[in-house]
Amino acid sequence: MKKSDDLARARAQHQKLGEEIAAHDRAYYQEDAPVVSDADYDALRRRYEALEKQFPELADEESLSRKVGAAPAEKFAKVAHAVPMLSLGNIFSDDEVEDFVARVRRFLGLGGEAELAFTAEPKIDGLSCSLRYEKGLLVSAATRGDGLVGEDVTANVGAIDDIPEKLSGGAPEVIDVRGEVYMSHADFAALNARQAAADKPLFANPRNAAAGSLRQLDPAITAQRPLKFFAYAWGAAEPDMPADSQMGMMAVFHAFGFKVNPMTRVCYGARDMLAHFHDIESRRASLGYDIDGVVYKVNDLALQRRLGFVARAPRWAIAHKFPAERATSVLREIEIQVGRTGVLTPVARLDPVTVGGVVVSNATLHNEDEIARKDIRIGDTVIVQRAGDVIPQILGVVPEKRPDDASPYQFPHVCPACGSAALREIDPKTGEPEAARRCTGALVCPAQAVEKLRHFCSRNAFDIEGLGDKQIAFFYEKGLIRTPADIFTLSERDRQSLTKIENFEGFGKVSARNLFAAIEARREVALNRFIFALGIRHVGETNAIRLARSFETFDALRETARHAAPGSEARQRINDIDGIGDVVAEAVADFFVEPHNERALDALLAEVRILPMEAVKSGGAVAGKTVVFTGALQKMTRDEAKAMAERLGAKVSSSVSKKTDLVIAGAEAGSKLTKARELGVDVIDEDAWLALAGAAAG
DNA sequence: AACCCTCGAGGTCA
DNA sequence: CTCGAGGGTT
Repeated sequence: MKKSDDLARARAQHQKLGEEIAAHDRAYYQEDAPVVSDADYDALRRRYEALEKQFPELADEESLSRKVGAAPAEKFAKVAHAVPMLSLGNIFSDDEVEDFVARVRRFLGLGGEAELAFTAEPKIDGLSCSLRYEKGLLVSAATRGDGLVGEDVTANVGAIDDIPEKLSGGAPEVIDVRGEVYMSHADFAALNARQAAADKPLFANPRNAAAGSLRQLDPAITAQRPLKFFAYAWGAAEPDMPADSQMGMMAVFHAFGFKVNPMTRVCYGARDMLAHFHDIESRRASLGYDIDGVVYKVNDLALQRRLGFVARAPRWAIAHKFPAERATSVLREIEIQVGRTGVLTPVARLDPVTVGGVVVSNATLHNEDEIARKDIRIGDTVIVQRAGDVIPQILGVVPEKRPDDASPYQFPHVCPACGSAALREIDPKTGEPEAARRCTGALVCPAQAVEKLRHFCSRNAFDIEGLGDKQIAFFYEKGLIRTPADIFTLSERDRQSLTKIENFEGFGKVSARNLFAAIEARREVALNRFIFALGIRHVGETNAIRLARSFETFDALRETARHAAPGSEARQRINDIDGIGDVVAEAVADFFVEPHNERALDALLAEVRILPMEAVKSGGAVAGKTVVFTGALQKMTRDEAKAMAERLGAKVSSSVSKKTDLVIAGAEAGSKLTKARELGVDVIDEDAWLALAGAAAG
């Protein structure tokens, strides 16, 4: 009752604010005659957005922010995958195929005699996509995204002939069919011819054309792009899939009405797999579409389940990649870039050369030793390939083409950006110098400062739209933004200044206002993002979450860290966090002790508000839980049980404590079971665990 | 050995 | 966004 009253009131207010904002927008954009100050306008917008945050249903109802000015509507809706879409491990040589087979056999405890079947199929070079069917009808389609959450492209796949709207023949109630969206060579050539005729830019290769076509906001454009699809995998299926082998699944997909790749075969052992690999490789050029290797999968689905996953890749499948295409080019220059942490990274500037379908003109050289190891000199002719068909890489030089006057490259010992000494720290454990040479001018180096700011604004940190690389460099150079806190005072200073940002070249009233709005929208930030944004060495996203979870508030972290001298109790407190060791703890302590950082932090904290940590993305009922296995397990080995739990996002511990969420007790469980009961921790048996894990895994 | 961090290139859509 | 290398930590 009360709640619906609140909502009604909020809705009325929401609408009123929306109209008011729209009126101001009209006055501003169309009539160029604002009737309120920027600050008042921003305040209106903030109230509007706060309402939507409090009552999310308001944001879903039409009218609203999408139309008015800055609120950056997300391009595609997000879809969480019921079962994560994982990637595959890669191998590049024949030997590694044997290693893979041996690894699988060992994990399954198979003796030398037992037969083990794999499937081998071409690895299509397109983009993977998950299609959800309910009662046989296509209900949604999503790109892979980060594997957990993808983009909703349902409207766009409708036009792909290979993707049926309706499954034929006995489909399960619910099923995610997964496969590859790709574009054939012929269609790619025709599309580029049309692009050229229309004076539009050409696509670099079929993969990019397919990706660009699928990710169109306007499905009508996608419909004009001839995309194709091969099915090869599945996510959730309810009830279970009507097959017990990978090859059987391919037949099922075919019966559903999908195309499956005709070169898929069952192979027995490494030799058989390699023969098929080389067969596919020899036919690569005549297939009519791009492939970049062969995927091997354990054929038996029950064995797949037992093998489970390591990190984000299944243990039962692997991609055997073709050797990357190579080319030669001339290295004209070695440029030294200075990163956020002061690392000097050499980058090769090359005469542009086409490799694997794109034009390459830059390649990283990684570090000083790498250059010396390969004896790369300016003026050398070098061999370039794209690692994994993506990253340009210099394999080595062609010595006979070296100019007579080429001398070994002298890696600079001073920072090119600020002139400070650039040193290689000595690893205290090995006594060896680090690979990286670092600029020592942390507080004076403009390159480091710009990179730090960039990191601060980046997507997983403060996520400030409109402050991209170029803008940051620009504002830094103008002296308008030198520290993170400056970002949040920019609007106010601009108002009082005579030289307005809106008058700068490349800016206008609209872009200046959008920028200020984007900054305002980020005055509140989750604790983990805040910690990550600080750019402390060794503290990336994961360690930021660990710190946030452990300390819960920024004050608590800061108080501990600033007293965390080596050997102190405070240092130990940080060190005790799971996943954080001496080096990370030291880096954290060092950061907070540094007076310059203290001042920068105080200034920043005066501008922003830190919210509790964000919810972590999860993948099921046991995600994020700490579980303990005890006793003798009957249906799986300890390794398998552990792998299964971990792939579901659980943390497996060896001893029971207050922090344990769940104990899985096998036969003859002893002291751990007793302890679990004492502490009141939930205890289940092996079958219950399998049911739970099965439900979570789909 | 598995994971994390940092850095890098190139392309595409808003 | 995608991909990967290299080096480091746990």
